[in-house]
Amino acid sequence: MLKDSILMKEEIKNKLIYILKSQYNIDTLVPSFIPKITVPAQSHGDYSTNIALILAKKLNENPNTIAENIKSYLEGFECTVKDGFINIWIPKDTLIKNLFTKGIIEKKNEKVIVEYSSPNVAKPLHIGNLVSTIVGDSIYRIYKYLNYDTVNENHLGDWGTQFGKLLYAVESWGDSKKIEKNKSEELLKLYIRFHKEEEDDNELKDKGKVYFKRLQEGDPKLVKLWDDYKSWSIKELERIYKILDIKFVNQHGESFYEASSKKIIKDALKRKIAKRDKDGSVVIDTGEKVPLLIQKSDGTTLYSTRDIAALKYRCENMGKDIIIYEIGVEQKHAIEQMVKATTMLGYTKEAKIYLIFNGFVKLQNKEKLSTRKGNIITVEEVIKEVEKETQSIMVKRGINDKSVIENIAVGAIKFNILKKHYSKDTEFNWKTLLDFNGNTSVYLQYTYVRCKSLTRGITSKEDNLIFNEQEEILLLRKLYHFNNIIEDAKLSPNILAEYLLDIARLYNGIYQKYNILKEKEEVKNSRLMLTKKTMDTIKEGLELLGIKTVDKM
RNA sequence: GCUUUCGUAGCUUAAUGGAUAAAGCAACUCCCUUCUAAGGAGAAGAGUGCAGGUUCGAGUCCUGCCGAGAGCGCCA
Repeated sequence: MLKDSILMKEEIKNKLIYILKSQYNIDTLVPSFIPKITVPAQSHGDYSTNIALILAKKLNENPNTIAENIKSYLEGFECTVKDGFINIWIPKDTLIKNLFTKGIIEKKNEKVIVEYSSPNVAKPLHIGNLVSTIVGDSIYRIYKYLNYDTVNENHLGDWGTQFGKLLYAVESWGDSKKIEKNKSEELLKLYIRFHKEEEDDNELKDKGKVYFKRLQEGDPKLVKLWDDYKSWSIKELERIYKILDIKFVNQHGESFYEASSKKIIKDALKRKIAKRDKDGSVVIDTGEKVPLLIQKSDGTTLYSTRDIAALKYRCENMGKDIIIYEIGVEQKHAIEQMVKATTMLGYTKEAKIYLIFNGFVKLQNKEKLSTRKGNIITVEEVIKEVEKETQSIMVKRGINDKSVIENIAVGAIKFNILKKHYSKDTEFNWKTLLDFNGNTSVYLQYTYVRCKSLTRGITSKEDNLIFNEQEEILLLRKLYHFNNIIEDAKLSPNILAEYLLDIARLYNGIYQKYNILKEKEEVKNSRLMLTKKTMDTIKEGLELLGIKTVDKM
């Protein structure tokens, strides 16, 4: 069986550890002496380690001498030494074998939850929700590919004072017929009106809280309205998620944690981790300047309480090992404090918690998006607009296939987000979004289509493959590292996006330079195998980004 | 004010403390009677906000300054 690039990396690492121990008597448990294996830039081999440079100081010896010595013990590997680095080259026949075999990724024992998207219900999904939704989904797909036991979770905002506000607005100003007719528009209007009017009306501010308290206490009329809006809203969300090709295994709303939140407050008070203020509010002192509020003075819970309950539920009831949150950076402080409090309460057990904070989406006039102020662009609007542009281009090319157009449009939206690091702020810009040239998903899909039409109806053989051109070797090397890249892209899908662009650029260079179908039989067959692998790699990589390929465009 | 994140070609971004800082867009010159030109080739374009420091080695780590964004109990 072919060792895939992850296994190979492990093997090199283990071998180096053995050499360090046996030849240099180095304690490889010391972090700085754990050999670091990197995939270097082209022309420096397939794997590289700087361990000789690190040892040079400790041993007071020339790094090249050390490197040469380590190299002599690295049996079975093709190595070169340069500038103190040990560069390891994967033999060409392994690279070639990689064209038609697939390394198996070992099954991991850890259970993983990825929480992302988590929009508020009764409001449309808008571009502010998009980064978390798309990046989170890619992380989820990547963990699954790496063979972790993975589920995703949509922590719906279906509870809290915001609902008190909405229900008050519906009762006082709403026209039930109008609402029935067009829920999304009317509810949004009411929500915006409430926020506008509460700015200079303190009494109104309290109304939201009062209504939430009534909802929390089970006022049947309010509960019914809330229930209606919620189930309608979930249907709406699912319609959009379907277009985006996103499916959630778990979709617990915040309301799901209401009962356990109450218990947590009691538990925290009893164990003196939390204390009650004079006004009736309950706080946990996490050692920061401002303690974490977990109960309001009117006795109701907050998002923080329900977040603690959710984390507890995941750690205890679901027995999870790795819990990933993909959320907006504006919640950074709140979530970190919440995790701290949950840990203080002893609910997190051994779970590793990774917090991924994505940047803001701003409008071009630098204004921050805000549902409350009503300046939002909905995801549906964006999809429609990009589809329109896609279609106008496709018509010129004589194609009018709805699913092709949808895949290209959705892909363009996703890739635009995924190609850069999630922490970057984004200025929402139609021009960039509608530009389908260069570093885009369209470029990747186009490359895929080229490969597809080249290999259509042609059977290529797995033997007598010859690759002598430099470009071919570069591409072979790049293709070999697919699994390695996925491993690196676990919490940072932009690494995968970047990699796929590299693959496509290398391939297109070859495609343009050589006329593959007109080559002699062996060369032609070899290049077709390379084409096939490129095609499969792009397809698989795009899938991990949540983007579909198309067969023609 | 306190806390925090970020300043890389004209623009959008990449770069695990490591090897000549890498792409795309825009502008320039070429390449479709040739496997899909949403493509390719070429030339041009930054020494990474500024000043120090640590290191064999700094865009990356530390300190200060300048600039921008964000967060700072009863919203989520």
